[in-house]
This record gives sequence, C-alpha cells and structure tokens, in this order.
Amino acid sequence: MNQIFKALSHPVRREILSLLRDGPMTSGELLEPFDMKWPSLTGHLNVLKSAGLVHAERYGTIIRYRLNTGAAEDALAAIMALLGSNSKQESKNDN
Amino acid sequence: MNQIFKALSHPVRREILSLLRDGPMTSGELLEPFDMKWPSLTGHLNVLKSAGLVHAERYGTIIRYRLNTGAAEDALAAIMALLGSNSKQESKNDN
DNA sequence: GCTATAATTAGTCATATTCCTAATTAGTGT
DNA sequence: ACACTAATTAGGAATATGACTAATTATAGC
Repeated sequence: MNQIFKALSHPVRREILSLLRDGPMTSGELLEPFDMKWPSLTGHLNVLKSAGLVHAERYGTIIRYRLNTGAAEDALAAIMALLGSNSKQESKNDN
Repeated sequence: MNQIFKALSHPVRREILSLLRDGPMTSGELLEPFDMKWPSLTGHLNVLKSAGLVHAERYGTIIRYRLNTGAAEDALAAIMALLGSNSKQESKNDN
C-alpha cells in the first residue's frame, strides 16, 4: 500500500496513469508528452510497475504498458477507510 | 494534490490519520502508539498539516489535531478520476 | 553475424525525506 | 521572574528519490 501511495505522489506518474486510462501505450509513446529523457521515464514506469499500478507486455521490440485498475482500487479503499469508509462519519463519541 | 499523496505515502502518517478518525488527539497522545521521538512526530504532523489532511488547534498548553476529511476526499476523487470511475466521477454517495 | 530500433540497466550527482539530539517557544501556575 | 509541562524549531546524518549520460539488452530484418 505504501508503494502505491508513493507511486501516486509524483505528478509525472499520475499523468502516466491518466494517459494509460485511454488504453495501453508503449514506452516511446509515453515519452513524447513529457520533457524528460527515456531513462527517467523508465524509472517512473518501474515505480508504477512495482506498485502494481501498471502491467508491462512485450510485443516484439516494443513494450506496451497497461493500467492495472486493481491496485488503484486498493488505494481508493484505503482512503475510504480513512474517511470512515462511507459518505458520512458521525463518530464523534465521547473522548 | 501532490502533497496529499506524498503525505499518504508514509505508513506512520496513514496510521496517524487512522487514529484521528476516532476523534481529535493531542500531539502527546498521538506519540504514545509510535516508537519514535517527539520531533519526528511533529514532522509528520507538519506534513499532514501542509497537505491539509489535519488541522491543529491550541487549547492552553496542548495542541489538538483533527482529521480534515475534505483533503482526503480530494485524493479519493483523484484516484477515481484515474480509474475512469466506471461511469462517473463526481458521485460521493453512489458506490 | 551485423545493423537498426525500442527500451532498459548502470553509474553519478543534486535534492528531498526521515530520523535523531539539543535548544527553543508557548502557556499555566507559584 | 521562575519553574514545569507540552510541543516545536534548528541542525545534522543516513537513506531515498529523481534526473542525467553512457552502456547494454532484446528483438527483427538482412
């Protein structure tokens, strides 16, 4: 869970996930919108992969990255737990 | 948003938020469950405060920390946006 | 085997995070 | 003013992060 939030804490990585929302993309395609060199992107992709947020598949010479929504759902659940897990929390008991 | 996810990326800080879910606590009370010195806790509390996840109020010599659910809801919305949120991303009731 | 393309790993450096100890601030009471 | 308690800020060291250049791997085609 730690890794998931850490992965989400960098704007480039959130942008990558946002791009992948519209479908899988190769490393090269993902590189274009960003102003960084390829190894930096690879680093971010590795962080996302370690966190389970993306999944990589090789097709010949290219590698395609796909969003893994399951891990993101875990983060969602964690935040919802912090919020009281429902839309309202009235847990202001005596203290 | 960056700061919120960064704040959530440390287990101690998520635990602090979890503790505050049951009601506001002082810095001293928050210190007890953790195996760290006071300045470290203060550091974590400052990170949470900067992210807007907690709010501090001084009552005499003590300072009471309160969970601010609004910021957490922002993080929730951000993750839901990444997920594509099934069909919509503005609902807080529907789940 | 050689070359070209796609992408990664290795290594380095600057900056950020996270912990600690020591010193300081803020408020209450004498 | 002085002491006591609650909590913070200051400063420093170890580790993690994020960027780069250069070298390497992986695959396809000739």
